[in-house]
Amino acid sequence: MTLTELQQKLREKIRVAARDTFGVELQQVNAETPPRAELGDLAFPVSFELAKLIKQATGEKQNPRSIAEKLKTQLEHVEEVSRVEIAGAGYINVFYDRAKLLGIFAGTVTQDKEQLDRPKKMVEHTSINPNKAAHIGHVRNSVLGDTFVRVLKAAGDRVEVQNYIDNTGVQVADVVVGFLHLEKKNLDEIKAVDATLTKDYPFDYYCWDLYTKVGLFYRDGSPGGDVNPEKVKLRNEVLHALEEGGNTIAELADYVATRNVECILDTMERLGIRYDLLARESDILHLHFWERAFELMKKTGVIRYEPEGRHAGCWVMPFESHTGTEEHESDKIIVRSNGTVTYTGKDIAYQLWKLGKLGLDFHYRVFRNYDDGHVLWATQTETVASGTERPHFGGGVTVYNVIDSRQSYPQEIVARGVAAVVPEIGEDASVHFSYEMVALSPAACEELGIELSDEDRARPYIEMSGRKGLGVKADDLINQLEAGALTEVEKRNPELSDNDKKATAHEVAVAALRYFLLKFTRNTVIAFDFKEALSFEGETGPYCQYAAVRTNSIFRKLADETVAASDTLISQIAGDSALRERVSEVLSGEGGTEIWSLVMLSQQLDEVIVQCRNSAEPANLAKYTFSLARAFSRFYHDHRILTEQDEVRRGVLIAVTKIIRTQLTTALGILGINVPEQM
RNA sequence: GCACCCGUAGCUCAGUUGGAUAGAGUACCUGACUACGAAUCAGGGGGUCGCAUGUUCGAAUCAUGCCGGGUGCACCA
Repeated sequence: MTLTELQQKLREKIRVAARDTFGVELQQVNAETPPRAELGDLAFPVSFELAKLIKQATGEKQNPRSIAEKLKTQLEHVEEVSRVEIAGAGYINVFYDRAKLLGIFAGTVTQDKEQLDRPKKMVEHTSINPNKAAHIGHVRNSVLGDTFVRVLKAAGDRVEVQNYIDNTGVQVADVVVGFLHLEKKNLDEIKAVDATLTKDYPFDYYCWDLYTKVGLFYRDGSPGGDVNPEKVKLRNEVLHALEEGGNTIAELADYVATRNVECILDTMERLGIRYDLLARESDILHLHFWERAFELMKKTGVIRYEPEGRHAGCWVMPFESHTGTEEHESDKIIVRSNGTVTYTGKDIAYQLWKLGKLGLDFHYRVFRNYDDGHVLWATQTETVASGTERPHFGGGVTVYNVIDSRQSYPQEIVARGVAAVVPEIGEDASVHFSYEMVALSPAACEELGIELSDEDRARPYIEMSGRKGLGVKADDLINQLEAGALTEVEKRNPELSDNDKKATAHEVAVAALRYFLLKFTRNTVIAFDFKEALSFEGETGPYCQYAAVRTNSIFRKLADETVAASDTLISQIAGDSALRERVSEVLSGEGGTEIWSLVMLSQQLDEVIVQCRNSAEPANLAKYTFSLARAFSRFYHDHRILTEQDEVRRGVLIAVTKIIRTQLTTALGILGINVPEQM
């Protein structure tokens, strides 16, 4: 039995008791964890609500305390419950049988959830324009998305992870303009340059710098200046060539985009982030997904042609919006008067495909094989030989799009548009997994050597901008973190080989970065701060990791037979009342309650995972993991496990450590953080 | 102008579907290492939860109105 199941059982008892004793039907019974362990393990504030309901039903006035007294007796008979107290104005506080539950928890083996029969969920994240290196803002997207994927899998869901590649958009076109018109290079010359680039300055860094030069080029060299229309024409020519396909410019662009994708995938791989499919914009275009979506939208009457008015010649989607009390209609243009489709239109087509409602499919090829056998696929336009084995892509029941909050308006329109075309799936099938941006504090800008205007200096934070080259590149930050971690590892573990030191420093760096990006809730703007991001102390990934590493080192130093003796002892709790009594003593009193609280906290992991899935808020799990690590650090400091002489007490301490090791390692794994041998 | 988000300790942030005395980290001050690893632990000071009214047994949390900050509202792509 898990803690969640026990709580469920008690809730049900309360519900039945309320019905039988007072004739009141409760919709749901809320339970909460008391603020202090001395108050109990589980609290029901149900009496207040009941007092109200009873009065409504019978007119009889009962005070919450006396109601609580009557319900109390129903819970006392439950075998896992040792006693029940009424506290405050009418809280029903339940105290568990600690010894009995310790035996149960210690014996519970966490098993992998069965994923096969669940409907598939789709998560799209990363989706960086493939024209430059990833910066820290992009990494927030990827880490949030990847962690959410891990949460869903931990909760037993089937998940498909997609990374959308906009290889025909303006941003790629801009870099292509840079290569063609600033550097005057053809494809072979670009390849030649690429071949000379090193790991310290890879292709995506090269493009990063080129992209900012193009931004200046459009403005004739002055950052705040107006764009020169003659030069923008060059971009439009490239864009046109990309849409057409089958020409030298498109070929050049494909090389540039693909190389950037490879670089970005390498960056993400450093952080343990992977995908199942790269969905490419060019294939959506060439396989005519939009045309199909257009037919569907016309057929279902989702869009209408405007013969006159300010949108004359356009196909629009009527879009109702509520502004205060009045309601008015505004139209969203899907097809322009010149016949071209807007981004919203393309997004609706792609979203329909993700939900399996478009009636068209891509062709596929293998993009990358990972060491451990994982295969990354990419879409393609060209047909493949029949009989090629591959997974089935698309057709999810729920689609999560990890996109920053600035896109919330367009995302809402896409969700509505899709729901209008396919009413049976509804708007809830499309979820905008929204998050706020990572911005730079004015101080961080100065550290980067960026000059700020007085106006910018007065702002709370400054938005990162790929176009301006303003941002902290992901690889730079990871490098800095690894260097910092390596110094610490060398200090503490001089006996390790260089490879082991580097590998450990890498794990620490990943922990630091991932936790830093996960500790903030999604709708908090992160004002990036170097000192905080590079820290390994306090509420950080390495802190949590360190606690888990110590659980391991305890077991490394414990003799096998000592651990075996503990296991045997704990397994006998259920059937040996004298032993149960001794274990209860260890778990009682101030010190014992401290230990017990740690055990209770550790058993809430399942609940936190479910809550995290439902709220789509990975920060919940990050905060929980930290509090578990903190509680264990205190336990570790307060109790000597290796030298404990009392057999029962030692058994309990070992069992608790074992439970924490499992739970903490699992929680960290879902956050994408590994636990090294030492650190 | 309209929509969405934010306002909680000096700073950066948590705060379950409304619940018991509002919590962490950091900074500052003090103490604990010939170690089951100090990337740690313990203690201290620090709060009109932006303001006001309302809803109720109970509000940081819900409602309304203000104040302050951010973002988004194109036939751009």
